[in-house]
Amino acid sequence: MSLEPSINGAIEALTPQRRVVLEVIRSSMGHLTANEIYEQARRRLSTISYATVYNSLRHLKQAGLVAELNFGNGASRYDRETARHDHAICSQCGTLVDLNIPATVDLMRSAALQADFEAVSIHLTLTGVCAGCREAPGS
Amino acid sequence: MSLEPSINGAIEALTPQRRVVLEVIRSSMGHLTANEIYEQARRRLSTISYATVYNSLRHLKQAGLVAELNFGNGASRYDRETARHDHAICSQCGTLVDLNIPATVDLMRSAALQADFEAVSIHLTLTGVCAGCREAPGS
DNA sequence: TTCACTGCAAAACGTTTGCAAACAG
DNA sequence: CTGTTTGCAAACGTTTTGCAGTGAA
Repeated sequence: MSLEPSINGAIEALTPQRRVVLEVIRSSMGHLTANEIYEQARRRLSTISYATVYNSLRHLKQAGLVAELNFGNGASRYDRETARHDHAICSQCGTLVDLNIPATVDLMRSAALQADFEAVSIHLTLTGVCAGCREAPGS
Repeated sequence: MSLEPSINGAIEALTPQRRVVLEVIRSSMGHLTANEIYEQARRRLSTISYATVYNSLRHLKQAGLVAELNFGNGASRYDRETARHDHAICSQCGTLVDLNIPATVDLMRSAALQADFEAVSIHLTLTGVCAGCREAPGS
């Protein structure tokens, strides 16, 4: 009763290393960097190498099982949520929060028209100060 | 008395190297990478070094004279336009086009509310296929 | 036997830094 | 004299690659 046989098929076909990488990403609540994924993956599969983590991430990304986020300020982060969504970044602590802003998709049309682009996707990034940093300015 | 004494003062106070870097960015119609800026700056000031270009870019950015763009897919690009605006990127040829979408600012409020962020800025990135690549699919 | 995958080390890439020398105030 | 900036080379963090070895079909 699988709605997405290709993806489920892909999951079944995963090597142990790729499965571990995927599980690390899925079991994390945040958005991990490759290095953090490597550290956590090693706890489950101590022989896994850094290169294999990167190869796995590339493979999982191509398979549509994870998404890569990069805001240009350091290492890429990997997201278990592959559906389109936006992000808010705290400029003080770096926290990355998912946003769901349906209006963004509407903007895609007018933006594409203005730039004479065939629109494929759109992404909105909010920067600001998160609730935690507002309450604890010292930290 | 100028309206922006700090910025005008900053321009006057620029060293020859920083002035050249700024001129390269201002005289380019596109969004140059640090490497491209270095190549062009060398034509005007043959002794300038890579490190100085980077130092200058950092300084000019802090002074608000240029803006840095980084979409996570390679080197940063530097923009003479420092006012808030959005961008469209062609996924085929990499062309970067400026967008002006006033509605983006309105989205900032609802986005900030949703994420419980104190909004500082917002940026919208459209990806798609530009007119040139649509007409010349082979290139 | 074939072919994809792993693990290691080394390279590649963009960027920053340590430091001595040159310069400006 | 003091502080800033330069230019060089070397280092840095992130990511990719070359290659020999492993393992499944």
